[in-house]
Amino acid sequence: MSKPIIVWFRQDLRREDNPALHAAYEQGVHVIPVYILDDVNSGDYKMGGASRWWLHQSLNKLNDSLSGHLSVFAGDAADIIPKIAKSAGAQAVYWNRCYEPWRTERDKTIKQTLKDDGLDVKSFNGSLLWEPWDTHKDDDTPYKVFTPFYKKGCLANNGEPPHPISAPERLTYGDAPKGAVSIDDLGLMPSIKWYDTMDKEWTPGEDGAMQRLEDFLDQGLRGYKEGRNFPDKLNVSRLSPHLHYGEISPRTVWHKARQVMIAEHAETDGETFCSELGWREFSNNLLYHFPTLPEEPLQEKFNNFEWHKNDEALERWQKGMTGYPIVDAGMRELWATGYMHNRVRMIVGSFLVKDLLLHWKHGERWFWDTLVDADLANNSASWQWIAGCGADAAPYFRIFNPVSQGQKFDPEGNYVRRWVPEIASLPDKYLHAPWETDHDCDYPDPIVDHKQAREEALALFKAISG
DNA sequence: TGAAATGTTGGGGCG
DNA sequence: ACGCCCCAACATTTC
Repeated sequence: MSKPIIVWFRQDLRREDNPALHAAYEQGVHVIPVYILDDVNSGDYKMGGASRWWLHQSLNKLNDSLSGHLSVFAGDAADIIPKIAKSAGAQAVYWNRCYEPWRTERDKTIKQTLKDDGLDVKSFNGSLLWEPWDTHKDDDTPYKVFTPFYKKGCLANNGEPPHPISAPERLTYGDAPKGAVSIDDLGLMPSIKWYDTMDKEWTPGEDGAMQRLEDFLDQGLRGYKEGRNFPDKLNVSRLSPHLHYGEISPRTVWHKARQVMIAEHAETDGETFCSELGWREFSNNLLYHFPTLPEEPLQEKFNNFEWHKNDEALERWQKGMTGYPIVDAGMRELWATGYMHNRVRMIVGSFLVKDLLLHWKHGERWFWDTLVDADLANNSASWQWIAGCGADAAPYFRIFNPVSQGQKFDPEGNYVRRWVPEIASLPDKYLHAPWETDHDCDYPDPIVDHKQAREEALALFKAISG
């Protein structure tokens, strides 16, 4: 019998459109599916609490779909992979690429070690529509502005992304390598039971991801362009955690969305939705070409910016106790569900960096720990974007007004009333500015005066914008 | 993928 | 009828 192939699962926890798994299957040999929780190499970017909760569910689903043959390990992948490859007598190790700097560095080492050991190593594109090295300007430098990146760099130069490939029909499995642990042993589930709401809100895993996509295309694609801005509407896909863990591939999302778009003559909505996948590509591109993106402002002039230090204000922001209903609603949605509507992410982000003048890293850190869709590329690129120090960033003077944003995008107050119940009985008129009424609510006074905070921010940001 | 300040226009009330 | 004022509505500029 010929030697088995190890398929190393990472952020591609699915069978459909999984190039590494498919390639191993096509070799017609035994497959050994492996997952490694690597908290050794990930530095400051070890998965946060919410991400771990999600991963626990997702690994169980993947293990089920592999008939219980997923072998799980914890530790330094650079030690574990060569060791199990040897003990299993494997001929090859296949995986789908990840793009976080700590991973690319680690994987490079592993690839070399395996090759030195005489193994075949192949990596594939399972997570992006186009590879970061295939999109660059005519002068070979990476794009830093979204629109030309997407239109020219991606669509015009590379064309439509490839169609998804099917799941392997019948896999045969090699023996589990020694030293594997159970998924429970990874200790991914929180010790305090805080995840009741999350359980109700989400269905991690490949089936849940596909169902979510179909529900969205059915109920949310029509009207997406406008409706996606309203946090109480069903016009957002909520696919981000599924995409992050690779429970569904972006190629599948892209092509299914386009099918529906064409069938229903929803061109504008479909294109807008696909361009959101484009933003995901853009973030990954930035992270790949600028590996310090999570740490350092992309625009150097921000190195001199004097962010405030205020632990109490940070805590009030984190807990959703700023006294601005739309901000607090978002922060509480995040805490309860591991997710926040994108429009509201922009509002709370602007509030942290421009109203409170706190460093965007505080926002990045908090989101990293609390989001189920925490993704290094998206999270870093987006925080730099809202802070104004990133690529194609919001100009320094773009400061969201939390009252008018609330009135504009949550006019009926359904979203705020759901997450900030203590002011639910206020009339619509005062819901986004409760300090303007005498009604007695057990709700904090505004942490800052927005008008005043705005002027202070304008002065500070202007000073470095030279 | 803002918002506020400032400028312009035009209808209507009024003497 | 006419000029004047007010102000909403819209446009432009500024941060």
